Amino acid sequence: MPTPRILVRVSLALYDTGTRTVREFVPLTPGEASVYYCGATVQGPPHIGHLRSGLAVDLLGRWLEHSGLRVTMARNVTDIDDKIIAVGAAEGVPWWQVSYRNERAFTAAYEALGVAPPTIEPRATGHVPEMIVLMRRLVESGHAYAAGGDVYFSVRSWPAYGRLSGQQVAAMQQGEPTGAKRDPVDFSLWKAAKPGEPAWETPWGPGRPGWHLECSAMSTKYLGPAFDVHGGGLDLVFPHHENELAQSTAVGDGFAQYWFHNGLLTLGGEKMSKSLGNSLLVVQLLRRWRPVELRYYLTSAHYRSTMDYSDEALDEAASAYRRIEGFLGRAAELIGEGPAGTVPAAFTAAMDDDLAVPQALAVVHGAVREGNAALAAGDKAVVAERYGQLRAMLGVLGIDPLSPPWRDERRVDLTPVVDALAGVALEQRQEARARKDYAAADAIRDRLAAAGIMVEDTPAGPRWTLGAN
RNA sequence: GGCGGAGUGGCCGAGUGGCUUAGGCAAGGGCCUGCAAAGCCCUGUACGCGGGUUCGAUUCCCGCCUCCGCCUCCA
Repeated sequence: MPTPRILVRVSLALYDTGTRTVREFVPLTPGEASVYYCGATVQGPPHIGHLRSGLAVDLLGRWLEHSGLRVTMARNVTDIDDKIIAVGAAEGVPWWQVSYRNERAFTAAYEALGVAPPTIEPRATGHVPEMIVLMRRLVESGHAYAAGGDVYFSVRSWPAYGRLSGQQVAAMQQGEPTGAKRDPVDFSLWKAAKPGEPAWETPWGPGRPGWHLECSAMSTKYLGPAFDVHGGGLDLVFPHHENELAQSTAVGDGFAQYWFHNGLLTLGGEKMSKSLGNSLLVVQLLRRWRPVELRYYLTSAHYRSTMDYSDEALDEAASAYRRIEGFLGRAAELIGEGPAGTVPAAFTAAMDDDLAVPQALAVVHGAVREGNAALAAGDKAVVAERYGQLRAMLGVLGIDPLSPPWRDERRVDLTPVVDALAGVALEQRQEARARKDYAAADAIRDRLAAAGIMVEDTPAGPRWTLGAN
């Protein structure tokens, strides 16, 4: 008896760079989704642009899962390239120390911002055999050639080249013809090792993988010859993704059905990148803002928009997020910490429309406003309803303050301890207020505030919260 | 030069041929409070410039200006 399959209707419309249109997402296998995302080339620690990109794919994965699909996500690590070798040489350490150190930094940053771990995170250096197979198929089919220890893809042998990026082969002959390349537009699949450089053996001689080849080899190894979504930053469309597409389709693989590209993060109007020297590292910002605030900020703009970073904008985002948290905290005090409910239809409609987070957040803030009004009116039923909806929506967006990893941000929960201590002071303050000794009452409040305990008076009596930052 | 994207109110940031033209932050006024804080209510009338199409354009078309990304490694 075959297992009955539960058919899931996905109503997501997704922008596809391949067709430059928003189109209905129809997975190759009903009920499942396969996503490959170009992760880090671990030549340095992650800056917030890297994380914005990681968060965009994380959001896609979360929404697909919320829609009922079983998602397989592969995110690669490029752990060998020219710069990695150069950094190692400059520091006098082996290249692999540089790779692994930065890989750990990326992992820590992803984890800090609540990016769900991928199903598989393959490293380039672990997949040389697969690359050799792919190169052999390309050489045998006449789309690649070995020359001087390098292996090149013959761009002119593949008429569809340029389809993804809109580049025309005739218009891009600008590079210097280097080395053994037959045509300046050809790109390398494999690079011959120079003396002293790391090398893996191949039928064409010792060397190391080219960047484009590894992604073709790894994506199809884990997701199959054809898979649903291939993601990455907009700066990867050409040449990286164009080259991947050429390599894989030239050997007959169906490859990616949708190309998902996130907009870049800029600083002062210029793209954030290590080579421009304007990188803001994740660890730097986390000294000043909580991880969930940074996540909220980086997610709040639409994933395809260019986003210009500023401290002020991050501050504003943090304020907005605290407003959401404030309601959830007050609501939980009134009705208890109930479970998440279901997301409102307007939220679903927004997310289904190419992951329109800005509109989705408008729904979130609407629920907060209504929830606050219900709180003021003492309408428990509405409070509970909005509370449940909010936790569901925030859960999808990965920013529910009452769910892991955020609720565990304070390693040890000292809430009961602080509550007891603050309670003593607050009793004295209430007594002072009762005898209208406001100077004494305010002095107690000020001292608590100085210790980071913010006191507010409510109809139900005083309550305290820990001050921000 | 080729390909692609963007210019929205004090700021961030969506979106649309007219309908109450998001949402947040900040600001002002009000309610609440002993005072605050938080919250709620109200206020702002914006779409780079010049034409055109239209009854009507921020939204469509043309031109221009400015900015950004890719074409070399880059999320």
